[in-house]
Amino acid sequence: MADISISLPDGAARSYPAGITGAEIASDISKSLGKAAFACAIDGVFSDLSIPINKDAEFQIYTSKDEEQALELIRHDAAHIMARAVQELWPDVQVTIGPVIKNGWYYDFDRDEPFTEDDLKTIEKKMREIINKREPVRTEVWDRARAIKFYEDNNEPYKVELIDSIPGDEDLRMYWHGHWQDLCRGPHLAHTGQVPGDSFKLMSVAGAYWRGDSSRKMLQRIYGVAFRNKVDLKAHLHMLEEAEKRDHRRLGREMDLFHFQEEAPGMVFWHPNGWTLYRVLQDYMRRRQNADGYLEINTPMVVDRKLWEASGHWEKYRENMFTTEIDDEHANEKRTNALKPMNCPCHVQVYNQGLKSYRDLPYRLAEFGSCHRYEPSGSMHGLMRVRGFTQDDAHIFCTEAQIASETEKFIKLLTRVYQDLGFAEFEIKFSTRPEVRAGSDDVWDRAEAALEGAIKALGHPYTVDPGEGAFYGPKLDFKLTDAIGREWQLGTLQADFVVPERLGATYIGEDSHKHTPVMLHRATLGSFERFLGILIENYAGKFPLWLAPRQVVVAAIVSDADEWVLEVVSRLKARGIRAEADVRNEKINYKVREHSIGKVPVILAVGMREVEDQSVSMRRLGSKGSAVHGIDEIVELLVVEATPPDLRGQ
RNA sequence: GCUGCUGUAGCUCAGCGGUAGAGCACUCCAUUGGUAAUGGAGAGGUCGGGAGUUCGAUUCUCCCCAGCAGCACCA
Repeated sequence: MADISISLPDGAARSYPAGITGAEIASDISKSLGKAAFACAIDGVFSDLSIPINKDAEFQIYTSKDEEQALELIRHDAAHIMARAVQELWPDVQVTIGPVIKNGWYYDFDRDEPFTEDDLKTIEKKMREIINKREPVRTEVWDRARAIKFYEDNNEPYKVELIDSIPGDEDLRMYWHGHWQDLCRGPHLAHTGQVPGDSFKLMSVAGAYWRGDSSRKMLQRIYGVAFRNKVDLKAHLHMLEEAEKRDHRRLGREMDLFHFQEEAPGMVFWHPNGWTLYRVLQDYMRRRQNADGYLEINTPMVVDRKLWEASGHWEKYRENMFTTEIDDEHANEKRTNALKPMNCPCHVQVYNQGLKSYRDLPYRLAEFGSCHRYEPSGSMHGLMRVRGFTQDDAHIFCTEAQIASETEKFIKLLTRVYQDLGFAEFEIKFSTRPEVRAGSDDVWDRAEAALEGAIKALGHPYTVDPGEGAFYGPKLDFKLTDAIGREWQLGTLQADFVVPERLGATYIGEDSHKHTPVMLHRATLGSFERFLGILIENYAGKFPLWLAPRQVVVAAIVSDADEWVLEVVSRLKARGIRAEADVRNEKINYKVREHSIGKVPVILAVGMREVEDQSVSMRRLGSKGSAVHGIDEIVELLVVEATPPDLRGQ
């Protein structure tokens, strides 16, 4: 057989007979590399070590030191090993798909009996047995008919369906982990023992629809995490524990911010502390928006269905709306109302009062609008997804030519706001025209260009989501990630060519004729509820002073200091600081601990020494030490620090 | 909405076919203590709601409600 030339990453080239495998090359380079090799890249294509190489190629070997590739392989093989373990334990279970995901993998099974927590332990044990066997992984390309027959004979209908959906020109590849076989794109490890037996864990089991389709059967999905070593696994589990500690639902209880109860699912009961936080944020937003030329309004929460019919919501959004009927006693005014799920139709009503001139545009109407949406029961999640919420909503009525500048202006506002609130980084997603849409391609071209141009002008990175725009116009979404790694959409900007027309919004142009304005729906925080959830998690409850609902606790060390404590509190309050006195009959240790847990940023301890020289001893949340300051000095210092960022002379 | 799990004191949780228990929190008493829990005593529960099985149900069964994880949904 002819020799081929294999070039290695260090520039060296070696000559081998054609048909040599990656494994053989690795062993040839060194015995230890042969053992350590996980997989390889042939001309940059991630491949199995067992695949023969028939022509000159660039060649690279991956071992567990190559983090990205190693994790991909370990998790992928772990998925197969888990599927094998499950089928060895319960031969009737049907296998479906099992991809690698962040931190691990999942595999979906069809089994009548639910998997239990104990089953997960049993499966883990079986997986370790398979790993310890160090059985070789091998692969073959099969033709379609053979693969289909194989799976039909083995009663694996899901696999047959998968094969049917793979494009006809693609090779079908089979992998064996020992005797167990699965259809897979690969590549895989060289043998099962390369998955570290002490570095994976099965985390949970949950339902998942076959092919993500809610009209199809629900399968059982087992999630696992896997790493290159035990230390990384431990670190990951530790990280999950830490994330749980900053879960806003937990902090909400610990800091006494809000609660939920059965009688009003998905509706927040804000407590004094939580509502203080909410108001501080709202006041801040109001100032920012006023400064940016928005006009604040307020519109009805309960509105006749006629308006929703006109806006199109009744047809398209009915099942997500809370409706009310007038009772029999008032039958002569019987009508159906809906709690508003959005503010836009009401805002158009305000716009429509009186004639608007092109000189009035852009016309920016803002409302802290209280909305209700009947969200599916399973989708609710603390403050992040609720049924009753308040948006920092606004609608900008403008000409098509003004879209770009208004978009840019909005992104600047949003960036400023996010920065002030501690989010240096956020994601922008740009959604373009969907298949089914209103308006001409011409208008879409211009609108998309305006939105995309604005992001580009500001130099913020973004991703494009083709076809995900609303039927009435393209949109930008602004996203942040919560403590447990879930992504949430907060801000949004959507161009709308449809609703203004449907609801009869017009302006008189320079040509003295009527025109329909474009409407930009936009929200910065999205909903206060969701944003506060994210904010709580982002700060882990340790808010900067201006946001903290309880800013200062002045605590007496001995009761003879009570009078001075009360005096200090009233001086702070006089300057707008949210201060409280703690003159309970408790030791200072006890008070410090309690207020630290309550995440109060500043504790001022006061004993007889402080009474003598009219001072306080300040302790910051999270610090061990304390420092004594004169009363006037401390008041000035705290007043400055407690000033919201937009009111600071910068 | 779907699959699975959970629901016991304000919170975290134990328990069990014979009508309940711990720690913390709470109240009272003593203690005046210098930066993450002073000691003692006391009070507190229709065991998520309803129905059934049973002599007897917080415990077993069914239905409903809510929460949790994931899926689907998020115009």
